[in-house]
Amino acid sequence: MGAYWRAAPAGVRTSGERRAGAGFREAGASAYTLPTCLWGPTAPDSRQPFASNRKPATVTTSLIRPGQRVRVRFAPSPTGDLHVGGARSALFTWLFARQHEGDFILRIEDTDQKRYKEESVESITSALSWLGLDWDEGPGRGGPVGPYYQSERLPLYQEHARILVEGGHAYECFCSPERLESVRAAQIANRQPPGYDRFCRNLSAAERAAKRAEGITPVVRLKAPLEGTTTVYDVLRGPSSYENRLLEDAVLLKSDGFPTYHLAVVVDDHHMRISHVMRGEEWLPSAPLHVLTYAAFGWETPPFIHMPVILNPDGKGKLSKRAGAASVLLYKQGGYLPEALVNYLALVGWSYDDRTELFSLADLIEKFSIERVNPSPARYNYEKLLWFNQYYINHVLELDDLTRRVVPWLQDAGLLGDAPEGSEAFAHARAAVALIKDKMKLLSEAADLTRYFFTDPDPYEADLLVPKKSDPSAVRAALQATRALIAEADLEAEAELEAQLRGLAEAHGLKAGQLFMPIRVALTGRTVSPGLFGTLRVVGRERALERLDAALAKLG
RNA sequence: GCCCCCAUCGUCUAGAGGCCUAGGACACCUCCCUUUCAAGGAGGAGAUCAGGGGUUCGAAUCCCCUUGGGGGUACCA
Repeated sequence: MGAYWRAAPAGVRTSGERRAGAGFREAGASAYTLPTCLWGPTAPDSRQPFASNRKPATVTTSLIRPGQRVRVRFAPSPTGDLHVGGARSALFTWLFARQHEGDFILRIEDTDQKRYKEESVESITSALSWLGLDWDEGPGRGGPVGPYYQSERLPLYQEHARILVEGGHAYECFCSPERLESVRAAQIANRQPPGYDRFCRNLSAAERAAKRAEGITPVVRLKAPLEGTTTVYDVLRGPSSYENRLLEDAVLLKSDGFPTYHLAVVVDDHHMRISHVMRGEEWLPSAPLHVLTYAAFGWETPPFIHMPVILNPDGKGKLSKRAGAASVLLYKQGGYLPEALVNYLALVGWSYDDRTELFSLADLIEKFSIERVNPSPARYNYEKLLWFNQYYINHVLELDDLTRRVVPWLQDAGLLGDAPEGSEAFAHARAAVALIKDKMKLLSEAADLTRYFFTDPDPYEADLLVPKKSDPSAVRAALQATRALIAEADLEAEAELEAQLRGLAEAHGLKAGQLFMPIRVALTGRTVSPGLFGTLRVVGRERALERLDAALAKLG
């Protein structure tokens, strides 16, 4: 069922199905007439192409052709850590693959030697793994259509650039970066749209030979048609047309022999048999170039799914590190749970219905629908992410699971040594975690929240022991009686202990709170802690007595 | 500048012409619970559906314009 969960009953609302894809046929009446790529239904009703640019409400069977294997890829460039926006794109792409039992491919787009960063691939793959997004083909896994690093596929691109040149769909350009720069500067000065002036588009064979003789290595540029329009079909937005005369003769192959994104993405998506091109919205404007390139090769253009960008919390610009944590690994380091990040990310730009908000990865595989993705950009909201994290910690994770995740943080803080599951140390940590988990929003807070269960309380001022409207001597007497009680009491019997302490408070002319607070301070060194009796039980008799003695000493 | 995309509470969203007196969540406020802090429970405030024109008996929903926001405009991806 998966994607069809929202499908209308048979025979109902067939026009809804028609929305996706219709209108594609009449597109692109140029020399580069689009290839007939019709996963869209070939309904004759072309008067109603995409009546709306909103997502089709009925999941169309046409998104995936009968018998078609879904193969999608996440293709980051190794220029830094995995970004939150990239992570969401990866998530949506992965979900699409998984729910259709297709292939999720990881491809490294390392065609920019200048920006390449050695550690990036490791950083990105570990972030994906942390999120639970596994890949079927790619780094560390190999696969039938590799290599999965574009830098290892150079001959492929060069060969394809040659094919384009020979077919008259591309040409060699010998312009120097300096000339390009001055052309651009002049255009801007004259308030003209900046862009390549096609200086080399019609060079003769002799002219090209002369340039080569000068030792200039050309780039290869796409020979974009000068007239007509090119229509891009985006699953979330429907078709949009671009006037060819406004398109650029984009560079496809750089002078260093590396392809640009425009060439590499088309060549690889085709050779890797990618069924749906899923990527960030920032690629939408260059999609017509890609459509043209597919056409030039005579290849079928797959459907595009451009996922909306995530904006900074203030709505100004794409989410950036300047506005806070944009790198996924920072969340791991910050004490976030991958489940919470995934859940939050799934909900920015997508929703299941008007109330469900908790989704595991498994739920998402079942319920996600790419066509319900909202094409409008959404702002990032740290508070809501934090809320999810807190909620998963306090209400979703099993105690053992939570403890397992907290243990490393306690160890890093030097509070805990080896604590394998089943050990006494683990059990103690679990008891502490059980008490404080409702206060913990981040795993990174665990050590501070629990430290007095493992080590001596922080130093505190004696007057913290004396609540308002009570006096030191009364507190002192009560604490002494408390000490005697605790020395004998069964700390496991919390209710009974509480009753006894309440009685004790009354006997000393104190309200319960006026006794409980000094005890709390004595045990923890703080005025904020979990419930007193749970705290007492986990601190243990021996330590409790020591700490009460210390408090009594402070009171003189 | 030019091209493209987008537009429902502060934010993320539900909404596919009458089920809308516009629903949910985060954040915010009040109250309850209570040994502190949380967590939890019950309420509240918050959106003339960006504005203006159409279409229609009827529009948040379809069309157009305006405005606003975002993206792109490299031998970067």
